[in-house]
Amino acid sequence: MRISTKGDYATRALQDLALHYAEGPVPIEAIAQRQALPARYLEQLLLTLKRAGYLASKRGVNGGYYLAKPPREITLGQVLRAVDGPIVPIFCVSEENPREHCSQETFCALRDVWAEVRDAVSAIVDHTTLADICDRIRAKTKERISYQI
Amino acid sequence: MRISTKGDYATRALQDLALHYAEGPVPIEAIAQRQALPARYLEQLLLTLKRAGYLASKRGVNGGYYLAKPPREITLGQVLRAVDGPIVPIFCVSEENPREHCSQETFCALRDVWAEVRDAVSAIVDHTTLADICDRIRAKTKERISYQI
DNA sequence: CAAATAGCCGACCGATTGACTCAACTTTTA
DNA sequence: TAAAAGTTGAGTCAATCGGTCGGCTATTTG
Repeated sequence: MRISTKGDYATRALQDLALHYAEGPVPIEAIAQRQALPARYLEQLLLTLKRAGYLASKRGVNGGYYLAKPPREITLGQVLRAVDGPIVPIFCVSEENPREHCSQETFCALRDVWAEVRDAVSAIVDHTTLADICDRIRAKTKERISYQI
Repeated sequence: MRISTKGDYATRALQDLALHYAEGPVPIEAIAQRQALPARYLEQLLLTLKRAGYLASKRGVNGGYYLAKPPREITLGQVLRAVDGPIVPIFCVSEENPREHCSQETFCALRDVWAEVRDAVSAIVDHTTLADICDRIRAKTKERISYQI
């Protein structure tokens, strides 16, 4: 049960873009620097996310990437699925076709457990938006500052 | 977020052994046949599970593997961890050391989400025992039979 | 218009790792 | 003593992952 680096990098990049929402386009290089990610690789991920409709971009000088929708309307689940495909712990419990069968089904109760796992994970990532992430970060930094006083 | 084939095979093998609990040792080949798993590969997994203390074995004619504890005392979580290591969606939220830090922590709220995911998955697999699995299968087959009447 | 900036595109690539096999050995029982 | 079955350690093989590169196109600014 691992989040791929794709999912990791993509969510981190979007977290970054959400924090800089409405500040105009942010170049890949800037995101890569702040989040310590390989720029050329990130390029691919952002392109995928653009094609999926979560990002928009502007070319040329002062260009870069920016969120195509407000942070409140983008969930982590959407991002993860865009770069990694459906959230499926095992082949016999696909998201699209939950009634798909596997040959062993009659004498297998594991399938139900994997389905529970899939639903639990989906529930979390599908209800967490980029705005939630921003809120949490702001709360954290505020807390940190008040401690320092 | 995938269950590896190791986890898949191991849990299926133990589901099988639980269904045949207290019937004496079951040879690898029998498990492999019933569950349609590669025998030589399964061999390795069962050995790991034995070393982890969940299985016992008997050599020679009429030998085989059997559960080292009653099905009620073995959880899916234990089996998964035995063959695949700790359930950790991403490096920065290890199970052993939940307070481990990552460099980006201050401006990252994703870590908390991945921790939620880890806990949700763990909760499911840690409270499901082999006995639960058996119960569910028995319920299913009973249901199936009553439908057929 | 030219030059610089920055996204777009597709190919490529090496290393890990995941899934699986094999040969040879030991133990046990019939 | 032969056959059955677990034990051990090594080896194979392909695919995927994580990442790079070259060169293109669009946009802006001087």
